[in-house]
Amino acid sequence: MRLTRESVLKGAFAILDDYGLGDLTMRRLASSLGVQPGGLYWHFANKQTLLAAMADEIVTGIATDSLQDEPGRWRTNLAGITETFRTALLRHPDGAELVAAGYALRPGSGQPAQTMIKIIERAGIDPVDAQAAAGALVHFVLGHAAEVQAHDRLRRVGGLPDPTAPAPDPEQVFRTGLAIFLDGLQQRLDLPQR
Amino acid sequence: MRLTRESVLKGAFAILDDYGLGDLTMRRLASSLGVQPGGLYWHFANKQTLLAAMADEIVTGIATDSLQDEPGRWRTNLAGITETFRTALLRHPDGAELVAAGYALRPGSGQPAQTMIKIIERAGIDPVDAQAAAGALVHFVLGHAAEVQAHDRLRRVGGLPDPTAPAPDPEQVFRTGLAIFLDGLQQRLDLPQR
DNA sequence: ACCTGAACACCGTTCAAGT
DNA sequence: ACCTGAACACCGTTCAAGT
Repeated sequence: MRLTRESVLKGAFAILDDYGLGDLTMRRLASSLGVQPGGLYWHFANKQTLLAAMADEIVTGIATDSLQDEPGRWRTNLAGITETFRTALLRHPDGAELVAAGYALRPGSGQPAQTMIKIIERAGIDPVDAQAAAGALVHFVLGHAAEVQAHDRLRRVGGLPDPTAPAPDPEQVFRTGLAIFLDGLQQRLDLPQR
Repeated sequence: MRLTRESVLKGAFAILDDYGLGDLTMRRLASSLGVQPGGLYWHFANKQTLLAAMADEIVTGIATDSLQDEPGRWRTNLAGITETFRTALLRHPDGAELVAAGYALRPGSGQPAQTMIKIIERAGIDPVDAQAAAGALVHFVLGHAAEVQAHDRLRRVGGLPDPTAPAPDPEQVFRTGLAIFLDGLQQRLDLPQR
């Protein structure tokens, strides 16, 4: 069968889902597609480009899907994309690590961050602070999701120190962190603008 | 010269500081120490263990140094370790990535997180929320520092899209994110406890 | 245009054998 | 106890040559 950019991406996600990011090598991907390693480089310049395309696919569509832009309801809207962002990251194993690697290159880019900035600006925060706030939120979500998935990976390999240890509910932990941050943001809006 | 655990660590930091985490390989470390690659494995079980030891060294001493535990001044204390944590990460190239890799394994561990939890608890937040809050703060700092250092690395290699682009001051961005988070935490304390 | 074959320059890790 | 020599099983990437 002939290779396409899409079939390569599909094969890459199959390996990611079944074995994780650590097993996603160009050679392994090639052999799973019945092709020589060099063949992949016709469709993707290098591994980094392939991973970036995967990260894009994970994150694409989040913004428009979850943003019901009702003015005056910034908190609901912001909590919405943040939750959707988290869910998208958790959909594939090591999704957070994958997306984070791309975000390191072009920081504030990516649909989620851009949409967050818009919401925060429209709520009444000045652009500079809005960008900083969105960045902080993105870091929180990525870090949180990466931690959850690292835990998943350890359990998968059976390398957990104590599998019966009382682990706190990640969903609960996430909501608490998010609530604290939104409270801080809300306070800036309630205060008289200088 | 005879190898010791300390001399291996020292050599590893030398490569990290001069060339970055990407160039820190066991083989390169060995040759810089005038030794065969296999020789390193007498002192460290594997590369992961070596990196964990480096992460520990970066983070160790933060807590006690910066925590002047003045009760009733939780905000100052918390801002203090957070800033110190950030500075420690930025001291070595890719320090954030290095420490984050270790944190993924044992989430809430590490001196900074533990000290943050203590401060937040003493301020009057219940233990479950305190742990979530500290986790969120750690994720924020790690993500922020990783972003700054990824930018540094790109500039070093000369791979920045536009070196004259107006980059926002990282210190300013950091302080804004931190302030928002601390405001949110403060509000939980001001509110009547349920 | 798209892929093969084959190589180049690397990795981390193991382990018998030496000192 | 501590390290060498040498191997094993991998990597990402390139590129002439084939079809």
